[in-house]
Amino acid sequence: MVAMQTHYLKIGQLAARAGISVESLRYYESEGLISANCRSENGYRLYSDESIQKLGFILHAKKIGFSLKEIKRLLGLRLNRDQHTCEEVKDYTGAKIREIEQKIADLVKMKSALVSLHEACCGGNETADNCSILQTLEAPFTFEKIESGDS
Amino acid sequence: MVAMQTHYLKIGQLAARAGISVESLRYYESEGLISANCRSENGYRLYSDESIQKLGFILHAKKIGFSLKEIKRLLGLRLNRDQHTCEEVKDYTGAKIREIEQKIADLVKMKSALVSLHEACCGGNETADNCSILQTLEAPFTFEKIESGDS
DNA sequence: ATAAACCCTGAAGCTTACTATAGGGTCAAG
DNA sequence: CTTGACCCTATAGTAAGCTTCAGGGTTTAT
Ligand SMILES: [Zn+2]
Ligand SMILES: [Zn+2]
Ligand SMILES: [Zn+2]
Ligand SMILES: [Zn+2]
Repeated sequence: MVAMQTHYLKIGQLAARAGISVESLRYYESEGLISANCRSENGYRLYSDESIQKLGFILHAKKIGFSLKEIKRLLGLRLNRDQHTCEEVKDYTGAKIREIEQKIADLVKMKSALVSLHEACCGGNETADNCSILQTLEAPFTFEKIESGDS
Repeated sequence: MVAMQTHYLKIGQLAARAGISVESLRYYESEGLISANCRSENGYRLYSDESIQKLGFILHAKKIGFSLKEIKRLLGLRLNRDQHTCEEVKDYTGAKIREIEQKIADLVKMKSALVSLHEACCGGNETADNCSILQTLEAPFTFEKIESGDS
């Protein structure tokens, strides 16, 4: 009924086509993300179009920031679409978006602190004896803990 | 000549003051970042003001995104200020800034891809059979490698 | 027939920054 | 005199996502 499988790919071919390593593919398999549809007589993994599509899904999701663990869950949703709701799926992307926003916010904070430091330094050929970068880093650090309690 | 050391801190005291764990401190030592000025008779690490300041430098640098390895290099610059130039130090922060900018750019790209996905989904109570998120992830992935060369 | 280029498994190693565990010494209070 | 809170060393484990290695089969070209 379904279009017949024209031909299978061996692991090296699939890896080359996907631009990842053979070892990564085997690793994904070991993590339960994707396995070959069948094996050849000599035990070689053989991948069908279905597997290729699944790998596409995985790499797609990876590209937008999902971890392999999360992708495994996504693959579960994908496989049993009828047992899950759009809401569930959307919640998943929503959570990920917030996570990424948090990471961005942290990095932006770091960057601005770094830029202040950077811009204060003359960057000249003189020795760093009075370098403002080193001085600022050295300045009393506000240990964010209680200051009291000397014995 | 120099102001005398009023008293030393034991590792637990320094850790509490800095808001990090004793184990982290010992780890930093094992990585060659900071070591106690001396040891008490029973082998306890004793930290002077100098060490406290150095730890401040470390935590400061950590906060703005330097790795321990990089901090080790920074400590080297700090220690031998007279053998290095402002330029060198400034190059270091410059490189770090570019690194962070790259990370931010990557995350922003991820986020916008995710947001497109997210916004296209209705998020309703129906089953995910036609969920646009899953469909888009499943769509033919452009493997960024040569497409030719069929046997 | 033999070397190159594939494929297999299972286990170990890498990176970063710690945390935990095992086994044991030290010190002050009750 | 023992309990608890410290301190010590050395080693192993954690997370994530691979990579490398050891040891061994298969296929294809020369
Ligand atoms: Zn300068
Ligand atoms: Zn400077
Ligand atoms: Zn929907
Ligand atoms: Zn949906």
